Amino acid sequence: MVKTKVDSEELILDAARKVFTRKGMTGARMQEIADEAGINKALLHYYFRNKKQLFDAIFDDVFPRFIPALIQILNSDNSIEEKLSHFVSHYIDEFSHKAYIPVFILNEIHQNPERLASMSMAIEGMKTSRFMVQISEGIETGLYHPIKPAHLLSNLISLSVFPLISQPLLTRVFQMDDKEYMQFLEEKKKLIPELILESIKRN
Amino acid sequence: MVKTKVDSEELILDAARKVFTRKGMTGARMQEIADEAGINKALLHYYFRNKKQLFDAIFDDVFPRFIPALIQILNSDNSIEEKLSHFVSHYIDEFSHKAYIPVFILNEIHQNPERLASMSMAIEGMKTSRFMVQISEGIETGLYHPIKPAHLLSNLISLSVFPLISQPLLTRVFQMDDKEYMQFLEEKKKLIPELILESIKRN
DNA sequence: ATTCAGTTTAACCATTTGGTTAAATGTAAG
DNA sequence: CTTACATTTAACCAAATGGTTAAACTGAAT
Repeated sequence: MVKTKVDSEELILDAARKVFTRKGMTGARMQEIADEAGINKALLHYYFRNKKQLFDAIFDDVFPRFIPALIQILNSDNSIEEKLSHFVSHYIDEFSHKAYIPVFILNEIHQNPERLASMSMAIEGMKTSRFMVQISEGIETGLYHPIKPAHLLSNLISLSVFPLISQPLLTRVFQMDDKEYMQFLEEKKKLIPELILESIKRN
Repeated sequence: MVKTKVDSEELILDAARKVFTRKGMTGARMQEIADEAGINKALLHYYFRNKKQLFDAIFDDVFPRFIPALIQILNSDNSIEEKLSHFVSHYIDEFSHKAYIPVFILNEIHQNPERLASMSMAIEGMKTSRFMVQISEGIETGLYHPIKPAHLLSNLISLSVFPLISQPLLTRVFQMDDKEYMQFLEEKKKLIPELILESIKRN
Protein backbone atom coordinates (compact mmCIF):
# COMPACT_ATOMS: atom_id res chain seq x y z
CA MET A 1 0.00 0.00 0.00
CA VAL A 2 1.03 3.52 -0.70
CA LYS A 3 1.49 4.79 2.81
CA THR A 4 -1.56 6.78 3.87
CA LYS A 5 -2.82 8.50 0.75
CA VAL A 6 -6.46 7.85 1.56
CA ASP A 7 -6.11 9.11 5.10
CA SER A 8 -4.58 12.40 4.07
CA GLU A 9 -7.12 13.08 1.38
CA GLU A 10 -9.86 12.33 3.88
CA LEU A 11 -8.16 14.58 6.41
CA ILE A 12 -8.10 17.41 3.91
CA LEU A 13 -11.70 16.91 2.89
CA ASP A 14 -12.84 16.91 6.51
CA ALA A 15 -10.92 20.09 7.20
CA ALA A 16 -12.14 21.76 4.03
CA ARG A 17 -15.74 20.87 4.81
CA LYS A 18 -15.39 22.40 8.23
CA VAL A 19 -13.86 25.64 7.00
CA PHE A 20 -15.89 26.06 3.82
CA THR A 21 -19.25 25.38 5.43
CA ARG A 22 -18.51 27.89 8.17
CA LYS A 23 -16.82 30.67 6.20
CA GLY A 24 -18.16 30.11 2.71
CA MET A 25 -16.14 29.92 -0.50
CA THR A 26 -14.94 33.53 -0.43
CA GLY A 27 -14.37 33.64 3.31
CA ALA A 28 -12.36 30.43 3.55
CA ARG A 29 -8.56 30.51 3.41
CA MET A 30 -6.43 27.72 2.00
CA GLN A 31 -3.97 28.21 4.85
CA GLU A 32 -6.74 27.77 7.38
CA ILE A 33 -7.81 24.53 5.72
CA ALA A 34 -4.24 23.27 5.78
CA ASP A 35 -3.91 24.16 9.45
CA GLU A 36 -7.24 22.54 10.27
CA ALA A 37 -6.08 19.38 8.50
CA GLY A 38 -2.77 19.47 10.33
CA ILE A 39 -0.75 19.59 7.13
CA ASN A 40 0.95 22.27 5.06
CA LYS A 41 -0.17 24.26 2.08
CA ALA A 42 2.18 22.41 -0.27
CA LEU A 43 0.52 19.09 0.48
CA LEU A 44 -2.90 20.67 0.23
CA HIS A 45 -2.15 21.75 -3.32
CA TYR A 46 -0.55 18.39 -3.97
CA TYR A 47 -3.96 16.79 -3.47
CA PHE A 48 -6.16 19.56 -4.80
CA ARG A 49 -4.74 21.75 -7.50
CA ASN A 50 -6.66 24.87 -6.49
CA LYS A 51 -9.31 26.34 -4.25
CA LYS A 52 -12.17 25.98 -6.67
CA GLN A 53 -11.50 22.31 -7.25
CA LEU A 54 -11.42 21.65 -3.52
CA PHE A 55 -14.53 23.69 -2.95
CA ASP A 56 -16.41 21.83 -5.66
CA ALA A 57 -15.45 18.53 -4.11
CA ILE A 58 -16.87 19.71 -0.80
CA PHE A 59 -19.99 21.35 -2.11
CA ASP A 60 -20.99 18.43 -4.31
CA ASP A 61 -20.78 16.22 -1.24
CA VAL A 62 -22.50 18.33 1.43
CA PHE A 63 -26.01 17.91 0.16
CA PRO A 64 -25.99 14.23 -0.82
CA ARG A 65 -24.51 13.54 2.60
CA PHE A 66 -27.75 13.99 4.54
CA ILE A 67 -30.47 13.52 1.92
CA PRO A 68 -30.44 9.70 1.78
CA ALA A 69 -31.39 9.36 5.44
CA LEU A 70 -34.38 11.62 4.86
CA ILE A 71 -35.46 9.75 1.77
CA GLN A 72 -35.19 6.50 3.64
CA ILE A 73 -37.60 7.86 6.23
CA LEU A 74 -40.03 8.87 3.50
CA ASN A 75 -39.75 5.46 1.86
CA SER A 76 -40.24 3.33 4.97
CA ASP A 77 -43.29 1.22 5.72
CA ASN A 78 -44.57 3.64 8.33
CA SER A 79 -47.75 5.67 8.26
CA ILE A 80 -47.84 9.22 7.02
CA GLU A 81 -48.06 10.44 10.59
CA GLU A 82 -44.98 8.54 11.65
CA LYS A 83 -43.03 9.60 8.59
CA LEU A 84 -43.75 13.26 9.23
CA SER A 85 -42.69 12.87 12.81
CA HIS A 86 -39.50 11.00 11.95
CA PHE A 87 -38.64 13.40 9.17
CA VAL A 88 -38.91 16.51 11.29
CA SER A 89 -37.17 14.94 14.28
CA HIS A 90 -34.32 13.67 12.18
CA TYR A 91 -33.91 16.99 10.41
CA ILE A 92 -33.89 18.96 13.63
CA ASP A 93 -31.51 16.60 15.40
CA GLU A 94 -29.19 16.57 12.42
CA PHE A 95 -28.86 20.34 12.19
CA SER A 96 -29.65 21.74 15.60
CA HIS A 97 -25.92 22.15 16.17
CA LYS A 98 -24.98 22.57 12.52
CA ALA A 99 -27.35 25.24 11.28
CA TYR A 100 -24.43 26.75 9.37
CA ILE A 101 -24.78 23.88 6.90
CA PRO A 102 -28.18 24.83 5.45
CA VAL A 103 -27.14 28.49 5.54
CA PHE A 104 -23.98 27.61 3.63
CA ILE A 105 -25.96 25.70 1.01
CA LEU A 106 -28.49 28.48 0.53
CA ASN A 107 -25.82 31.13 0.31
CA GLU A 108 -23.57 29.32 -2.15
CA ILE A 109 -26.50 28.45 -4.38
CA HIS A 110 -27.45 32.09 -4.52
CA GLN A 111 -23.87 33.06 -5.30
CA ASN A 112 -23.65 30.48 -8.03
CA PRO A 113 -26.90 28.76 -9.07
CA GLU A 114 -25.08 26.44 -11.47
CA ARG A 115 -23.98 24.47 -8.45
CA LEU A 116 -27.52 23.15 -8.17
CA ALA A 117 -26.69 20.42 -10.63
CA SER A 118 -25.13 18.21 -7.98
CA MET A 119 -28.13 18.60 -5.70
CA SER A 120 -31.25 18.15 -7.77
CA MET A 121 -30.65 14.45 -8.23
CA ALA A 122 -30.51 13.95 -4.48
CA ILE A 123 -33.84 15.70 -4.05
CA GLU A 124 -35.54 13.80 -6.83
CA GLY A 125 -35.99 10.96 -4.37
CA MET A 126 -38.26 13.07 -2.21
CA LYS A 127 -40.65 13.86 -5.02
CA THR A 128 -40.98 10.20 -5.92
CA SER A 129 -40.94 8.79 -2.40
CA ARG A 130 -43.49 6.39 -0.97
CA PHE A 131 -44.57 9.22 1.26
CA MET A 132 -45.72 11.25 -1.72
CA VAL A 133 -47.52 8.17 -3.06
CA GLN A 134 -49.32 7.76 0.25
CA ILE A 135 -50.36 11.38 0.08
CA SER A 136 -51.69 10.92 -3.44
CA GLU A 137 -53.65 7.89 -2.33
CA GLY A 138 -55.06 9.82 0.59
CA ILE A 139 -56.19 12.53 -1.77
CA GLU A 140 -57.78 10.04 -4.17
CA THR A 141 -59.68 8.30 -1.38
CA GLY A 142 -60.94 11.65 -0.17
CA LEU A 143 -59.04 11.43 3.09
CA TYR A 144 -57.01 14.55 2.27
CA HIS A 145 -57.61 17.80 0.48
CA PRO A 146 -55.87 18.05 -2.88
CA ILE A 147 -52.46 19.68 -2.48
CA LYS A 148 -49.62 20.14 -4.92
CA PRO A 149 -46.48 18.21 -3.98
CA ALA A 150 -44.48 21.44 -4.30
CA HIS A 151 -46.60 23.08 -1.62
CA LEU A 152 -46.55 20.13 0.72
CA LEU A 153 -42.82 19.62 0.54
CA SER A 154 -42.00 23.30 0.70
CA ASN A 155 -44.21 23.67 3.78
CA LEU A 156 -42.59 20.71 5.47
CA ILE A 157 -39.06 21.84 4.76
CA SER A 158 -39.77 25.50 5.45
CA LEU A 159 -41.10 24.72 8.91
CA SER A 160 -38.21 22.37 9.67
CA VAL A 161 -35.29 24.39 8.36
CA PHE A 162 -36.16 27.95 9.22
CA PRO A 163 -36.29 27.54 13.01
CA LEU A 164 -32.75 26.18 12.73
CA ILE A 165 -31.17 28.77 10.46
CA SER A 166 -32.86 31.64 12.28
CA GLN A 167 -31.71 30.46 15.70
CA PRO A 168 -29.57 33.54 16.45
CA LEU A 169 -32.51 35.80 15.67
CA LEU A 170 -35.12 33.71 17.48
CA THR A 171 -33.15 33.27 20.67
CA ARG A 172 -32.41 36.96 20.78
CA VAL A 173 -35.90 38.22 20.07
CA PHE A 174 -37.63 35.78 22.40
CA GLN A 175 -34.82 35.87 24.92
CA MET A 176 -34.29 32.13 25.00
CA ASP A 177 -31.17 30.60 26.45
CA ASP A 178 -29.71 27.44 24.93
CA LYS A 179 -31.90 25.19 27.03
CA GLU A 180 -35.06 27.04 26.15
CA TYR A 181 -34.15 26.95 22.48
CA MET A 182 -33.65 23.20 22.59
CA GLN A 183 -37.04 22.93 24.29
CA PHE A 184 -38.48 25.08 21.51
CA LEU A 185 -37.09 22.65 18.95
CA GLU A 186 -38.52 19.70 20.83
CA GLU A 187 -41.94 21.35 20.66
CA LYS A 188 -41.43 21.85 16.94
CA LYS A 189 -41.03 18.10 16.52
CA LYS A 190 -44.64 17.68 17.62
CA LEU A 191 -46.13 20.88 16.24
CA ILE A 192 -44.84 20.69 12.68
CA PRO A 193 -46.28 17.24 11.89
CA GLU A 194 -49.57 18.28 13.49
CA LEU A 195 -49.64 21.44 11.43
CA ILE A 196 -48.90 19.62 8.20
CA LEU A 197 -51.52 16.98 8.90
CA GLU A 198 -54.20 19.49 9.82
CA SER A 199 -53.50 21.33 6.62
CA ILE A 200 -54.29 18.33 4.44
CA LYS A 201 -56.89 16.45 6.46
CA ARG A 202 -60.50 16.79 5.49
CA ASN A 203 -62.75 17.60 8.44
CA MET B 1 -24.81 74.22 0.19
CA VAL B 2 -21.74 72.11 -0.15
CA LYS B 3 -22.13 70.86 -3.69
CA THR B 4 -23.54 67.33 -3.69
CA LYS B 5 -22.11 65.68 -0.59
CA VAL B 6 -25.40 64.02 0.28
CA ASP B 7 -25.91 62.74 -3.22
CA SER B 8 -22.50 61.12 -3.40
CA GLU B 9 -22.84 59.49 -0.03
CA GLU B 10 -26.24 58.18 -1.05
CA LEU B 11 -24.79 56.97 -4.33
CA ILE B 12 -22.11 55.06 -2.50
CA LEU B 13 -24.55 53.53 -0.03
CA ASP B 14 -26.84 52.40 -2.82
CA ALA B 15 -23.95 50.81 -4.68
CA ALA B 16 -22.57 49.21 -1.54
CA ARG B 17 -25.95 47.78 -0.64
CA LYS B 18 -26.24 46.27 -4.08
CA VAL B 19 -22.81 44.67 -4.04
CA PHE B 20 -22.71 43.60 -0.40
CA THR B 21 -26.16 42.02 -0.38
CA ARG B 22 -25.33 40.04 -3.50
CA LYS B 23 -21.75 39.02 -2.79
CA GLY B 24 -21.57 39.18 0.98
CA MET B 25 -18.91 40.88 3.08
CA THR B 26 -16.05 38.63 2.03
CA GLY B 27 -17.11 38.37 -1.59
CA ALA B 28 -17.60 42.10 -2.18
CA ARG B 29 -14.79 44.23 -3.63
CA MET B 30 -14.27 47.89 -2.86
CA GLN B 31 -13.41 48.50 -6.51
CA GLU B 32 -16.68 46.93 -7.59
CA ILE B 33 -18.60 49.18 -5.23
CA ALA B 34 -16.81 52.23 -6.58
CA ASP B 35 -17.57 51.17 -10.14
CA GLU B 36 -21.20 50.50 -9.28
CA ALA B 37 -21.44 53.97 -7.74
CA GLY B 38 -19.77 55.53 -10.78
CA ILE B 39 -16.95 57.03 -8.74
CA ASN B 40 -13.36 56.12 -7.96
CA LYS B 41 -11.80 54.27 -5.07
CA ALA B 42 -10.23 57.42 -3.67
CA LEU B 43 -13.59 59.06 -3.21
CA LEU B 44 -15.04 55.88 -1.80
CA HIS B 45 -12.42 55.90 0.95
CA TYR B 46 -12.91 59.62 1.33
CA TYR B 47 -16.46 58.93 2.51
CA PHE B 48 -15.93 55.62 4.25
CA ARG B 49 -12.57 55.03 5.81
CA ASN B 50 -12.60 51.26 5.27
CA LYS B 51 -14.55 48.24 4.14
CA LYS B 52 -15.81 47.21 7.55
CA GLN B 53 -17.18 50.66 8.29
CA LEU B 54 -19.02 50.74 4.99
CA PHE B 55 -20.31 47.23 5.47
CA ASP B 56 -21.59 48.02 8.94
CA ALA B 57 -23.42 51.06 7.60
CA ILE B 58 -25.12 48.85 5.03
CA PHE B 59 -25.88 45.91 7.28
CA ASP B 60 -27.35 48.01 10.06
CA ASP B 61 -29.71 49.51 7.50
CA VAL B 62 -30.84 46.46 5.51
CA PHE B 63 -33.07 44.98 8.15
CA PRO B 64 -34.74 48.11 9.55
CA ARG B 65 -35.49 49.04 5.95
CA PHE B 66 -38.32 46.58 5.45
CA ILE B 67 -39.46 45.76 8.97
CA PRO B 68 -41.55 48.91 9.63
CA ALA B 69 -43.92 48.15 6.74
CA LEU B 70 -44.53 44.70 8.18
CA ILE B 71 -45.10 46.03 11.68
CA GLN B 72 -47.52 48.57 10.30
CA ILE B 73 -49.53 45.74 8.79
CA LEU B 74 -49.57 43.90 12.10
CA ASN B 75 -50.62 47.06 13.94
CA SER B 76 -53.45 48.10 11.61
CA ASP B 77 -57.14 47.97 12.48
CA ASN B 78 -57.75 44.93 10.31
CA SER B 79 -58.85 41.49 11.39
CA ILE B 80 -56.39 38.72 12.06
CA GLU B 81 -57.31 37.11 8.76
CA GLU B 82 -56.63 40.28 6.81
CA LYS B 83 -53.38 40.92 8.62
CA LEU B 84 -52.09 37.46 7.84
CA SER B 85 -53.01 37.88 4.23
CA HIS B 86 -51.45 41.33 3.95
CA PHE B 87 -48.33 40.26 5.79
CA VAL B 88 -47.62 37.28 3.56
CA SER B 89 -48.49 39.14 0.36
CA HIS B 90 -46.32 42.08 1.27
CA TYR B 91 -43.43 39.85 2.26
CA ILE B 92 -43.60 37.82 -0.93
CA ASP B 93 -43.96 40.85 -3.18
CA GLU B 94 -41.10 42.61 -1.44
CA PHE B 95 -38.63 39.75 -1.87
CA SER B 96 -39.80 37.71 -4.82
CA HIS B 97 -37.13 39.43 -6.90
CA LYS B 98 -34.73 40.11 -4.05
CA ALA B 99 -34.41 36.75 -2.34
CA TYR B 100 -30.70 37.45 -2.01
CA ILE B 101 -31.55 39.91 0.76
CA PRO B 102 -32.85 37.39 3.33
CA VAL B 103 -30.06 35.00 2.31
CA PHE B 104 -27.54 37.77 2.87
CA ILE B 105 -28.94 38.55 6.30
CA LEU B 106 -28.99 34.93 7.39
CA ASN B 107 -25.49 34.32 6.14
CA GLU B 108 -23.90 37.38 7.69
CA ILE B 109 -25.57 36.73 11.03
CA HIS B 110 -24.13 33.24 11.04
CA GLN B 111 -20.70 34.60 10.14
CA ASN B 112 -20.89 37.19 12.88
CA PRO B 113 -23.76 36.88 15.37
CA GLU B 114 -22.81 40.12 17.12
CA ARG B 115 -24.39 41.95 14.21
CA LEU B 116 -27.77 40.96 15.59
CA ALA B 117 -27.71 43.99 17.86
CA SER B 118 -28.93 46.32 15.12
CA MET B 119 -31.78 43.98 14.23
CA SER B 120 -33.42 42.87 17.42
CA MET B 121 -34.92 46.27 18.12
CA ALA B 122 -36.64 46.25 14.74
CA ILE B 123 -38.18 42.88 15.48
CA GLU B 124 -39.34 43.84 18.93
CA GLY B 125 -42.26 45.57 17.27
CA MET B 126 -43.58 42.27 15.96
CA LYS B 127 -43.71 40.66 19.37
CA THR B 128 -45.62 43.56 20.82
CA SER B 129 -47.84 44.24 17.79
CA ARG B 130 -51.62 44.57 17.89
CA PHE B 131 -51.70 41.34 15.92
CA MET B 132 -50.14 39.45 18.83
CA VAL B 133 -52.62 41.09 21.18
CA GLN B 134 -55.50 39.98 18.98
CA ILE B 135 -54.14 36.45 19.06
CA SER B 136 -53.92 36.56 22.86
CA GLU B 137 -57.48 37.76 23.06
CA GLY B 138 -58.60 35.00 20.73
CA ILE B 139 -56.90 32.47 22.96
CA GLU B 140 -58.50 33.91 26.11
CA THR B 141 -61.96 33.87 24.61
CA GLY B 142 -61.47 30.27 23.57
CA LEU B 143 -61.55 31.08 19.87
CA TYR B 144 -57.99 29.83 19.38
CA HIS B 145 -55.85 27.09 20.79
CA PRO B 146 -53.10 28.31 23.08
CA ILE B 147 -49.90 28.85 21.09
CA LYS B 148 -46.62 30.44 22.07
CA PRO B 149 -45.83 33.66 20.21
CA ALA B 150 -42.44 32.23 19.24
CA HIS B 151 -44.12 29.32 17.47
CA LEU B 152 -46.72 31.42 15.74
CA LEU B 153 -44.26 33.98 14.44
CA SER B 154 -41.66 31.42 13.46
CA ASN B 155 -44.28 29.46 11.54
CA LEU B 156 -45.49 32.56 9.75
CA ILE B 157 -42.03 33.74 8.79
CA SER B 158 -40.75 30.26 7.97
CA LEU B 159 -43.55 29.68 5.50
CA SER B 160 -43.13 33.12 3.95
CA VAL B 161 -39.35 33.33 3.66
CA PHE B 162 -38.33 29.84 2.76
CA PRO B 163 -40.19 29.57 -0.57
CA LEU B 164 -38.30 32.72 -1.57
CA ILE B 165 -34.79 31.82 -0.52
CA SER B 166 -35.11 28.29 -1.85
CA GLN B 167 -36.35 29.43 -5.25
CA PRO B 168 -33.39 28.06 -7.22
CA LEU B 169 -33.89 24.67 -5.62
CA LEU B 170 -37.68 24.62 -5.90
CA THR B 171 -37.82 25.68 -9.52
CA ARG B 172 -35.23 23.07 -10.42
CA VAL B 173 -36.74 20.18 -8.52
CA PHE B 174 -40.30 20.85 -9.60
CA GLN B 175 -39.29 22.04 -13.03
CA MET B 176 -41.06 25.36 -12.83
CA ASP B 177 -40.30 28.18 -15.20
CA ASP B 178 -40.42 31.77 -14.00
CA LYS B 179 -44.12 32.10 -14.69
CA GLU B 180 -44.98 28.90 -12.85
CA TYR B 181 -42.86 29.98 -9.89
CA MET B 182 -44.68 33.31 -9.69
CA GLN B 183 -47.96 31.37 -9.82
CA PHE B 184 -46.63 29.18 -7.01
CA LEU B 185 -45.96 32.29 -4.93
CA GLU B 186 -49.44 33.62 -5.64
CA GLU B 187 -50.87 30.37 -4.31
CA LYS B 188 -48.71 30.74 -1.23
CA LYS B 189 -50.37 34.07 -0.51
CA LYS B 190 -53.64 32.21 0.04
CA LEU B 191 -52.32 28.95 1.46
CA ILE B 192 -50.05 30.32 4.17
CA PRO B 193 -52.73 32.42 5.92
CA GLU B 194 -55.13 29.49 5.70
CA LEU B 195 -52.54 27.16 7.14
CA ILE B 196 -51.73 29.49 10.01
CA LEU B 197 -55.41 30.07 10.80
CA GLU B 198 -56.27 26.38 10.73
CA SER B 199 -53.43 25.70 13.08
CA ILE B 200 -54.79 28.00 15.78
CA LYS B 201 -58.55 27.80 15.28
CA ARG B 202 -60.57 25.61 17.59
CA ASN B 203 -62.95 23.28 15.77
C1' DA C 1 19.33 -1.23 -1.23
C1' DT C 2 16.54 0.95 -4.18
C1' DT C 3 12.49 2.98 -5.54
C1' DC C 4 8.74 5.92 -5.27
C1' DA C 5 4.80 8.24 -3.54
C1' DG C 6 3.82 10.97 0.50
C1' DT C 7 5.27 14.79 3.21
C1' DT C 8 7.77 18.67 5.10
C1' DT C 9 10.29 22.87 4.89
C1' DA C 10 10.92 27.14 3.35
C1' DA C 11 11.54 30.18 0.21
C1' DC C 12 9.42 32.39 -3.46
C1' DC C 13 6.04 34.45 -7.00
C1' DA C 14 2.20 36.93 -9.01
C1' DT C 15 -2.05 38.80 -8.27
C1' DT C 16 -5.57 40.70 -5.75
C1' DT C 17 -7.04 43.74 -2.62
C1' DG C 18 -7.74 47.24 0.89
C1' DG C 19 -6.07 51.46 1.58
C1' DT C 20 -3.11 55.88 0.97
C1' DT C 21 -1.16 59.91 -1.11
C1' DA C 22 -0.37 64.09 -3.60
C1' DA C 23 -1.34 66.97 -7.01
C1' DA C 24 -4.60 68.93 -10.06
C1' DT C 25 -9.38 70.28 -11.14
C1' DG C 26 -14.11 71.57 -10.23
C1' DT C 27 -17.51 74.14 -8.02
C1' DA C 28 -20.42 76.44 -4.95
C1' DA C 29 -20.56 80.09 -1.27
C1' DG C 30 -18.97 84.06 1.27
C1' DC D 1 -11.48 86.44 -5.83
C1' DT D 2 -10.78 83.48 -2.43
C1' DT D 3 -11.91 79.84 0.42
C1' DA D 4 -13.11 75.29 1.26
C1' DC D 5 -14.83 71.12 0.28
C1' DA D 6 -15.74 67.61 -3.55
C1' DT D 7 -13.76 64.88 -7.06
C1' DT D 8 -10.55 62.92 -10.27
C1' DT D 9 -6.26 61.05 -11.68
C1' DA D 10 -2.79 58.12 -11.15
C1' DA D 11 0.60 56.35 -8.94
C1' DC D 12 1.85 53.85 -5.07
C1' DC D 13 2.10 50.71 -0.80
C1' DA D 14 1.67 46.82 2.20
C1' DA D 15 -0.57 42.87 3.37
C1' DA D 16 -3.10 38.95 2.23
C1' DT D 17 -3.72 35.28 -0.60
C1' DG D 18 -3.62 31.53 -3.99
C1' DG D 19 -0.35 28.94 -5.87
C1' DT D 20 4.53 27.11 -7.13
C1' DT D 21 9.04 25.18 -6.61
C1' DA D 22 13.03 22.60 -5.26
C1' DA D 23 15.31 20.17 -2.08
C1' DA D 24 15.34 17.07 1.56
C1' DC D 25 13.23 13.48 4.31
C1' DT D 26 10.17 9.32 5.48
C1' DG D 27 8.65 4.91 5.14
C1' DA D 28 6.66 1.12 3.03
C1' DA D 29 7.08 -2.04 -1.02
C1' DT D 30 9.94 -4.46 -4.44
